[in-house]
Order: sequence, then structure tokens, then C-alpha cells
Amino acid sequence: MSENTETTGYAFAEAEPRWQRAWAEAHLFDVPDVPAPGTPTYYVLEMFPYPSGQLHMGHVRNYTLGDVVARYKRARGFSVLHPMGWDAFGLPAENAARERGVHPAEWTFANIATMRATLQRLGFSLNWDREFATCEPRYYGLQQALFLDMLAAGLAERREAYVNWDPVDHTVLANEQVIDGRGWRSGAPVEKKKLSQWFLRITDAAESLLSGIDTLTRWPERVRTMQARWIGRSEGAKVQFALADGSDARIEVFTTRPDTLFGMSFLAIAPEHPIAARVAASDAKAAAFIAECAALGTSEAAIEQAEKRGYDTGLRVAHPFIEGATYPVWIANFVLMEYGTGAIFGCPCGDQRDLDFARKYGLDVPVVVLPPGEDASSFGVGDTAYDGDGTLIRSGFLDGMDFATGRRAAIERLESIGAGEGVVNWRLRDWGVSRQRYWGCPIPIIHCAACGPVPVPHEQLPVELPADVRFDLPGNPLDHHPSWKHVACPACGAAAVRETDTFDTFVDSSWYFARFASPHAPTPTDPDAARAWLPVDQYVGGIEHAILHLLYARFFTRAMHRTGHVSVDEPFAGLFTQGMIHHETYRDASGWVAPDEIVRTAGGATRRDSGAPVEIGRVEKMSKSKRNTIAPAPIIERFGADTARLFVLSDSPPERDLEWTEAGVTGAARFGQRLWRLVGRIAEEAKAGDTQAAEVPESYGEAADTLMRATHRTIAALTEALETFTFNVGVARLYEFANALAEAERAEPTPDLVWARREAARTLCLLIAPMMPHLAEEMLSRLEPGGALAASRAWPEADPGWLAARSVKLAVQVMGKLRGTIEVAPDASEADVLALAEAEPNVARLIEGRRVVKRIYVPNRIVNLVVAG
RNA sequence: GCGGGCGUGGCGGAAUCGGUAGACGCAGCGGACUCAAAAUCCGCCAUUCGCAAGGAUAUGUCGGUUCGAGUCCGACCGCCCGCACCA
Repeated sequence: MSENTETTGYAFAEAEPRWQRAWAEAHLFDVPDVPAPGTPTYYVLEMFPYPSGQLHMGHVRNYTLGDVVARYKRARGFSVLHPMGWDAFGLPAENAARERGVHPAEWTFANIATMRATLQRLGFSLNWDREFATCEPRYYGLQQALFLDMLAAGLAERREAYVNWDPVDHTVLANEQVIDGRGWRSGAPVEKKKLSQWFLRITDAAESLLSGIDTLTRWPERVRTMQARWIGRSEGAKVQFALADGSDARIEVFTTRPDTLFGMSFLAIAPEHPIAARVAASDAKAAAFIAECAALGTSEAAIEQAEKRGYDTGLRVAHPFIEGATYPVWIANFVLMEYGTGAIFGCPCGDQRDLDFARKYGLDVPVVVLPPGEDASSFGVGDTAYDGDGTLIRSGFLDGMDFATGRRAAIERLESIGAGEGVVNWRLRDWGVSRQRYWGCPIPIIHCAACGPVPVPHEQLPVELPADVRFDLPGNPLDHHPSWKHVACPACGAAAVRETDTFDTFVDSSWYFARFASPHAPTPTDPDAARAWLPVDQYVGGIEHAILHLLYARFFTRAMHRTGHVSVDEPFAGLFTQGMIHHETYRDASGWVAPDEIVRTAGGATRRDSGAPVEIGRVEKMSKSKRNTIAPAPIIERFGADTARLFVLSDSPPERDLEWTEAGVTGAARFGQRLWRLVGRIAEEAKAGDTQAAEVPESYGEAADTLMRATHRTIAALTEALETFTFNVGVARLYEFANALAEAERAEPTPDLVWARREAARTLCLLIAPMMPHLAEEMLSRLEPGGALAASRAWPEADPGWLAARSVKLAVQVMGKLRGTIEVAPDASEADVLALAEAEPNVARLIEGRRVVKRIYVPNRIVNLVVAG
């Protein structure tokens, strides 16, 4: 394989930047914020990148997929919004500051410059004039305005909540930053700490977020399922249990099975439950048990999960239905404070966890559900609970009822005696957005001793981050800053302090798609622009954002709708989730070896430097730790942007994982060169015989006819492939079309064929333009010097007249087995076709002397003869 | 455990509404060009029996529906992903 462009013909290194300049000069990808009325619009968006410093192959795939859609839709006559920006706040910038002493802003903008250059080198049809980074005050200042509007609308509130606290770094950690109960940076044991935090009331929108999933018909089913499960609606009842200690204290329990209340054996509360704390105050053993549970932390919970443990508080509660009956109250490690009410009633016969617990501590196991077909006198529960439907027994007024009836009756009774009510419980929790970090959007609040938390007045926005901060102290640099936080209270004028927390970076990415519609508007959105462009018609990104980002964005859109910033509830009408990029792994005695350090040989691989053998490992997701990443920039350098683009589109369906191989890349490069030569020859020929090929032929000879049919079949196939996101099939159809063009070179170049070849070549340029846009321009300009840019031309239309086949090859089966094929006219009569089929020599041989009892004829498909005997 | 997805040649994958399984590419093999190589162009390429004509077997396994099943139904096996004590 040659790495020298000069020997391979098409000089992409020179051509690609040239066409990129031509597109920019023609302003082909610019669109107005508010398009003229009646303009068909299409909004294509890929998830914007975090500016880590280097574009990776996942980005190349992501943005190529989006660019294919954008260019195709543009060719179909849509005004296409296809913007790009930077998800620029976040911890890595602060880490760089701590480790290398470079300011987060400097680090971030340098990274953006590098990555923007690579993106531009790839030739994406982006509206670069709409670019912004979320760390710019012109963006985050408007985010602060949005927050204040939401606060005023009751969508945000301040409340106390537990957080993972790193006592060394003085910072809050996200769950994924807690490893084995310790902070990922400091290694210190993480504490649960109660802090005042800002919350966005996403739970208010739970019902709407859940029902809205039904309208997202162009989302992958599994993302919809994951979201629905995350929101987690469950119907049941809250039940009050009065403590049997003479006080009027009650413990509230959530259950989805109020019908099994008569199967109660105990009540269990979470270790963090207030009653547990009350017990612990006077019971050292209880306190020790609670401390033990807390020490396990969230991550080790998984390991200890199998083991159910509890502590009997000695308290007892009364049963709401059974006069005089009381049950023990346990503290149990498997009861979660965060879900429901943090307390459960234990019904061992119908719940495996309760049964495990009851068996371990020798508690009663009353059987109250009789599975269908079982006998009440003989049915018992061993070590497996029965949670299916059945008939209620030993359940007082519920006896004989099924699950649904029993539940209704139980709730009715609970409500009538004031001991509970039917409720809907959600797994979704409110979204805590406070982070004790510097490199984020400041929360626009001022804390005043007299007035409490006061919103920063709109005219004082943006609250800008101070540039002069120190990273050599633990904790939040904003907090250490000598002057920044000290301000006058906007309400009373007294000395007050700014909120030093910043927003979770998921907030930044929850509305950027709306800002892209009018990135220079003085308000967060321009209502006309938002109405014109939203929702995003096609969103493209990684499956890893299936839940959080997409759910937050859906919530934010609802909140922005309510506060008058947009007029839709759902941000993304269509969603496509791409697969990851994989690569072979290599290792030797020293550990993982990178692909550019090895030489692939016939039987294996060796080190480039020493020639020592290297073990070839599994094909795995590209990752730094396995050192199996391929950087896009050198690939573009060696093979060109179009080759990189074509490769990520070919072979694998976009939603599936793609294996990056050297052979695959060189294959894609070869195809580009082959097209260039093929079209080049046609351009030369057309030039030589100009007058001959200028007119539309009156009739076509066989070769021209075949090529014309191939051309229009390919138009239809590509259109279908691009509409259905089966780009790999589209690439295959283009290969076939190139083969057809090559085939046509072998026939006598009569004027009709010359014309057909030129038509085919021109069509090929337009069809390949969304995938290999530079090559398309280069080829088209050779074919039609001085003609319009491919990127400005309309998508070709398939002529139905050319789509019909001249003749059809039919399969002929006998008894369902293929025995031959026949060639028939598409409009041949059934009788003719059957006669021809039975005359086919091999078929005739097989049916000879036997009676054909049934003849099946599916036009254009198949003939099947069923014979007797 | 629960939820979702996927099993097709040496490899990535294709196959409309149930209608010729393996498109297209990669790898491999043969040929042309060349002093030679690279590049390029042409051809072959599921397995198996057969000189051939043709036949048999094949879409994870077993069974079913059907004139006909990769596709539909049932059971099972394997792999991947997500969630995971959610009451």
C-alpha cells in the first residue's frame, strides 16, 4: 500500500481543502434563524463533543452519520440546520489546572481549536457561524436566566440532600467517582453528607416524561424502554402503621401489593429512616448496626447484596385491618431510604426478599395467595416466594379475590379507615444540580442573612466566573476567591455572599440544541427561530446517553416550554444511536501495545522497533487503557477525509459496533481512487466526442440500456438506504454501480452509450456526495468544468420507466426445492410462465410421469410445482 | 434475577410482505501487464459427492405452521448490552 498520494492519482490532500473553501465561499451551509415562510426545514444534530483535546474515531463516525443526513436532506430541497458547538465545562479542565498549572479556560479553548481544525478537515457541512462553547458567558449567562425563570415558575428549589463527600478534596463526588467507597482522586473514604442543594423538579414532569415516550416513534425501542424503566412508575398504596407504644407515631410504608396485607409478618425500615435514628439514640447496638450499614456504602452494596441483615428494634406496630395484631419493627439493610417511604411491610409468602429475611430471623410466613390449581389445605411456601396472581386466602374481607380486585378493595378500606391511600410511586428522583466546582456555570443566587437566597437580578447577568483563581487548595476555588463572592444583597443591600456552587454540566447540554436555532439572540431563544427549527428532526449520538442526557433534555424542554422559551415539549423527534468503534488489541510482556507500534504479519504481529512477537488479543472497544485507539488526524493525513468517512459508513450497520481495520481503510481508499479514474476516463471521452454525446439519444442499445437501468436502480437504492439509515447497504450499492460503469467500458462506445456513461457518472457524483463530498466535487468538476457545486445540486430522481426490468429471472421450484430458472417478460401471462417453467429441462425431467397437483406462481418471484406421489 | 438485543461462509455483513440464502466488501486463489515488484485490470471463491450433467447438506439447537421458513410460532443453548434488594 502506498502512502504517497502522487502515485495513486487523486490528490486528496490538495483537493479536499480546496473544496472546503469553495463550500465556505458559497455559503452553502448557512441558514437564517427564521427561514422564509413555507421553506421546508430539517434540523440535524449530533451530540456536541467535550473538548478533551483530541477528536476520536467515535466522533468521526458520529459526525459522518449526521453529515450524510444533512447533505442528503439539503439535496432534497430542505433548508438544513446543522450546527456544532462544545460541551466545554467539566472536571477534566480543572484536573489539568491542578496537574499542569494551566488555566481551565486556556486548556479548554486550546483543545477546541485543535478539535475544530480536525472537524473542519473532515469536510462536514456545518453551520460554523452558529458555533459556541458552553463555557462562554454569552451562553451560560442565558442559562442563568433560564434557571431564574424556572425558579420563579416553581420548577427549581433549594433543599437538603445527602451527597457523596470527599473529606480530603472537600468536594462532592458523583456516584461514578466513588470507587470501592473511596474518592477516585484522594482515595479517602467517602462520607454521606447533608448539604443544601439546588434541585430541578423533574419528578413533577414524571407523568409527562413517561407518556411522552409513546410519541417518540423515531427513537430506538431500547432507549425508550430504558427511559421508561428509569422513570419507574408503580401503582400501589401508602399504608400507615401505628406504633403500638402508646404514642401516636406512625410509620408509613409503600407497597404495590396492598392485597397481601394479611400476609404481613414484620415491618422493616431503612437504616437511614428517622425511626431508626430515634431507636439508635437509646440503643447502642442499633446504632452500631446502622453505622455498619452506612459504612458499606453504595458500591459495596452490590457485593453484600445477597446477604440480608436486620436488627430487631423491639418496637411493634398495629395492623390496620386486624384488630389487636402487632408486628415487630426491624431495621433492614435491604430497605432503601431513597425509594418509596424508606419502609416496607414484610410479606414473606409473596416476596423473595421478605421470605429470605423471615427465614433467616425465624419470622412467621403466613400464606395468603393461593396459586391457580393449588389446594388451600396443602399449599405451603418453602424457600421460594410466589409473586404471581392467585386467589387470596386467610385474608379476612379479601378472601377469594384475585390480585386486581383485592388491591382495589384493600385501598378502598385503607382510605375509609384513614390508614392509607392509593398512590403512584416513581423511581425517578429530583435532579440535584449543585456542584462544588469552579469550571461550571455559576448558580445565579445571592445568600443574604436577612433575605435568604435571592436571585441575581436579570440585568446583572451573566454572573461571570472570575479568571484569577487558585487550584492549589482543596475544595472549590470559587469559595477561596478573595472578593468574587462578596456582594450586596439585591433585595436589602446588606453584605451578602454569592452561591459558589456551579451547575451540573448536564444542565449545559440540556438546552444547547435550542440555542443553536438563534445563537446570537439576546434571550436564551428567539421564539420564532425556535418555532421554525424545533424539535430536532434527527439527533445522532452514542447509546451511553440513553438515559441521563436525553431525559434531562426532555425535562428541560418541558420547563422551557412552560417558561415561554420554546413551543414544544419534546426536543428530539428522531434519535439514532450509533455503535462503538472497536479494534484489535495487542500485548507483550511489557503490557498493552498500541497499533502503530506493531507490524501485522501473515500469521501474527511483531513489534515495529524490536521485531519481537506480539500477542494478538480480542477485538475490543477502543480505549486508552487497552491502547487500541486509532487517532483520526493521522488517518486523514494518510488517506484523506473522504476515505475516513467512507470507511466508517461501510460494512457495518451504523447502529452496530464497527471494527476498525487497516485493510478496511485501504479498501475504502482504493475505491475512491478507482472512482476517480473511472469518472476521469468518462470525462476524457466525453470531451473528445463532445458533439456526439451532447444530445439525449432517441434509442438506447443494449449496453446503454443496461447502464441506464443500473443508474436509476442505484438512485432508488441509495435514496432508500439514506432514508432508512442503512448506509452500509448504500455503500454496497455504490460499489455495484461502479462495477456496472466499469462493465460498460467494455462495450463499443456508440453515441448512446457515451451519453449513458456520462449520465451515469454525473449521477454517481451526486449519489456519493453525502458520503464522499470532496471526491464528488472533484469528479463532477472534471465531468462538467465550471458547473455548479455538487453540494448545491438536487438529489437525482429515479425514473420509474428505467426501474422496470426488461425481463425477469424466475426461480422454478419442484416441491419447494429450486430446480431451475427461467427468463420471462415482466408482463408474461401466468399460463405462459407455467408452460415455460414446466418445459425447463431439469424441471421437466423431475415432473415427468407425475401429476402436477398444484402450481404456485408469484409474479416476478417464483414458480413452485407440487407433484403427486 | 429483570429488561433489551443478537447468533448467516475464513471475516464484516446482505436478503422487500414468507419466495433463487450468502449482494457488496475484506482476506484467499488463479491469470494479464511488468525484467521484477507494487499499483491496476480480468476471473474463481459456503461445505460436500461427482469427469460432467446434476445431487446432497447448510442461516446457534430441537420441534411446529406452510406449496415454500434466515424471516412466523414454541422450547432450548450461547454471546453482548443495560438495570440491579424499586417493596
